[in-house]
Amino acid sequence: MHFSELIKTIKERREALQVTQEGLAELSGVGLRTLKQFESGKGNPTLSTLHKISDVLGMEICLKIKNVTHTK
Amino acid sequence: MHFSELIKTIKERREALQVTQEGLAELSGVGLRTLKQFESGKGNPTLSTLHKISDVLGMEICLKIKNVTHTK
DNA sequence: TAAAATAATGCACTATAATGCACTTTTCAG
DNA sequence: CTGAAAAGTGCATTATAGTGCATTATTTTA
Repeated sequence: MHFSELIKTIKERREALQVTQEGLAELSGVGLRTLKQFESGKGNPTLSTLHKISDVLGMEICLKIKNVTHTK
Repeated sequence: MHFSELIKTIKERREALQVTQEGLAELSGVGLRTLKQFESGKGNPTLSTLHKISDVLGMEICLKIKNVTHTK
């Protein structure tokens, strides 16, 4: 999952849950500025920050083996 | 996936591939000190750092919706 | 389309991740 | 055991993430 996809996923999930950036910031304990930077594609969040955000959105970070075969 | 699980996954994958921390550090472009800190459970890596590491190990970071039901 | 709500951005400061180096500890083959 | 390789840690420095505040731009809605 590319960085931009991660962002997109988070953003879409937030919107699907009808939460504003401000709301998510408060719920997750992440600074609003930080969240904005993240969602606007700037910045390079720490795992902790990403975790706080995903957590509130009911999501979790995982690692999976990349699919090397061209099964598309 | 908890933080410790992420670490465990990375570490096991690295060992499965028979790469040393030093080797992985070089291949990924992440400082050895950083990698050591990460694997020893200290530190809070940036997404960029985690990405570089997972990438070399043939893994990718992803976000998935948490399973809320108690299906254990 | 004006007002209100939401999102983006510049500035400045603090906290901490990333890093190298030297040294200690642990692991493991012989 | 013993020595060498691999892993972990303390210290110091640099780079940058996290943050708040004020301001501007966008989007939404009445």
